[in-house]
Amino acid sequence: MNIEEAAKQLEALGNPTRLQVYRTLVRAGDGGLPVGRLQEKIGIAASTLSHHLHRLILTGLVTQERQVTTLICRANYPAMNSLVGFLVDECCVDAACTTEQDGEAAA
Amino acid sequence: MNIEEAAKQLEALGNPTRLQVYRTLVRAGDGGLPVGRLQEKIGIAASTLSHHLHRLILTGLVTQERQVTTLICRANYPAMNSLVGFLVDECCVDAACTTEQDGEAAA
DNA sequence: GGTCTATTTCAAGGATCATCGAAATAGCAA
DNA sequence: TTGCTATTTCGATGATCCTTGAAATAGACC
Repeated sequence: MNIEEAAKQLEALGNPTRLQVYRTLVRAGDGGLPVGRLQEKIGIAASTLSHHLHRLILTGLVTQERQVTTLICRANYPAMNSLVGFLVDECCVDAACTTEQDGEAAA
Repeated sequence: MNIEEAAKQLEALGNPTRLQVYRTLVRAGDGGLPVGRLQEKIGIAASTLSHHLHRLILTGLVTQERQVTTLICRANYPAMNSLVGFLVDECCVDAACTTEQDGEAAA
């Protein structure tokens, strides 16, 4: 994971619509979600969703698998794990396990 | 932490220059770094750095403290911790503690 | 082949961003 | 006051992004 790749992934997640797409997929779990279902849930134009999905896929944060007539989208957990690893690299690795507000551990 | 705030912070980190600024501050640790030193290390125009610094500060990822003649910048570890918490929320919380590939038991 | 559904690509608009040099500000020193 | 250092604000330019509807593609079914 280099800085360019990390920035690309962070930028991909830095758009509210894409972040919502990504979180929806995260919530969907291993089963994933078809593109059409995502569109219903989020309520944006299909072309807009396709565009954002493309960016998420390019950065490796989301994967797609073709089923009979639909494309199933899934969050790529290892990729995000790697990104989080890069973020906490060399600073507050131990604090990374405390997702609560106890901001004392790292400082 | 709502989705809008998280997206703002992710977008802030999603620019290679800003990510480099942020990581440099992370590496600097508690002592922080003056703006001028940051500029030397990164090699961009002072106005550009100021602009990026402003965005990082607005999102809460970086703090500034005035010393005699210089401004000391510091990475805000709790803020990033909170962002990471949001990212791993409801999906792979245990995996968040294993930034390596080995499936260590999540404490 | 023809049709239907699901999804992507195309083209375009308006908005935002990244970067820079020049000028302005703030604080200290002489 | 004048000068010096450190940093920010201003103004501008070129690039990129977000969003959409319309058109095109891919696959399944009759």
